[in-house]
Amino acid sequence: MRLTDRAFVRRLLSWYADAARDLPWRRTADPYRIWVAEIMLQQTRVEAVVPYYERFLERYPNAAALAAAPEQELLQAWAGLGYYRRARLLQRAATKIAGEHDGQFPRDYDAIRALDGVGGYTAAAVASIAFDLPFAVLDGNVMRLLTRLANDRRDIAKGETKRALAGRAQELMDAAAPGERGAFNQALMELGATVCTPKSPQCGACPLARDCRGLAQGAADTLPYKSVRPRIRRVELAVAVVRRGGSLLMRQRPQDAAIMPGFWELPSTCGTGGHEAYFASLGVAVGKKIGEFKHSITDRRFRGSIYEAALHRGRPQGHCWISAERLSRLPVTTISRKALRQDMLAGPTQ
DNA sequence: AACCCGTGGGT
DNA sequence: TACCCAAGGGT
Repeated sequence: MRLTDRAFVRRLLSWYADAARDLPWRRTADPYRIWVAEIMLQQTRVEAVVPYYERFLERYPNAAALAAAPEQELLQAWAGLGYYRRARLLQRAATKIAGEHDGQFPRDYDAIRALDGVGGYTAAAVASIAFDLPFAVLDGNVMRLLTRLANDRRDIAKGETKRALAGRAQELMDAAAPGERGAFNQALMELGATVCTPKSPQCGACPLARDCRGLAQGAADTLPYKSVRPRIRRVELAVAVVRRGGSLLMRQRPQDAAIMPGFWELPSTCGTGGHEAYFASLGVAVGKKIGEFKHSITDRRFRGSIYEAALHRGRPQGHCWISAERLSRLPVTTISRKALRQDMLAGPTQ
C-alpha cells in the first residue's frame, strides 16, 4: 500500500508534535524574528545559532533598530557566526522594510523573496512559518530525506535534480492543510537534522521508515549522491601579538576585502618563510613563538603560528593601538580571536 | 553552472 | 587526521 501524500503529511506532523526541539525561534509568531532566525540558520547549525539569536534580538528587536545599527556594532554582534555578508544583507533588507514597507514585514512570497539575502529557501521558510503560505522549502535536509525515501540516486549538485526535488516537496506541501504549512516545512527539516542524518541515520526512530525505499535497499546512508568535491587550499599564517600596556596593535581589513571586510585583526602574513621580513617592514621585531592554531575558511585550511613581538619604530601605516575594552566592541576575525586566546594561555605579558 | 563566502562538530 | 557538511545566497 503506497503512502499517499496526505498520509505522509499527517504522519510527519504527528512525529513532529512529539519530537520537535524547543528552539527560541519556535516561540514567536513575529515575522521579523522568524526571518532573522532563517538568515542565521543559512548553512549554519542550530547549536551555533542559539547563542547569537537571543542576544542579537535583544540588541535589534525590530527592523527599524536593525536598520539604524552602526555597521561595526552589527558586525561585532555577528562575529564568529560566519558568512558575514549575511549581516550586511540583513541590514539592507531591514532598511527596505523600515522604508518601503513602512516598518511592516511583507506578507507575500514575492515581496519576501525580494528582500536582500533572501533566496528561494528563506522566502519559503518565512512565508510558511510566519504567514502559513503553502511554499515548500528545499534545503540539504529535505534533499537528503526525499532522495532516501525514493532511493533516488540522481546527482543533487545538478540544477535539474534540485528542480525535480523541489517539485516533489511542493506536491507534499500541497497536501498540507491551512494551519499546517509552517510546521510541515519545519518537520521535514527537523527529521533530516535529527533522524535522517548524513551519517548513521536513526532509521529505527523514523516515522517514514516503512515507506523508505532507500532503507529497503539498504542504501539510505549512501544517499544523496553529490558529484562535486571541493578542492582544499592549505595556507600557512604567521600572527604577531604586539602589546603596549593594555592595548594591542591591530589593523582593519579593507571594506572591499573578499573575506571578512571591515573586521579587525592582528598583524599577520601568509607563507612560512618570510614572516620576519614582513614584520620587520612594519617595524615589528618578532620574539618567541608562543602558540599555534588551526582554522578553516570555506575551502582554505589555515595553520597559524603565533609570535610574541615588539614594536620599536612608530605605529606602522594602517595599524592602531586598540584597548581590550574597545576591542570587545569591535568585530575581530576568528583567527585573531583564536590567536589571542592562545596568547592568554601562554601567559599574559606586560 | 561554477565559484565565492565561515565555522564547528561529527565520524 | 582528513573529510563531510549544515535551516543558502549572490554574482
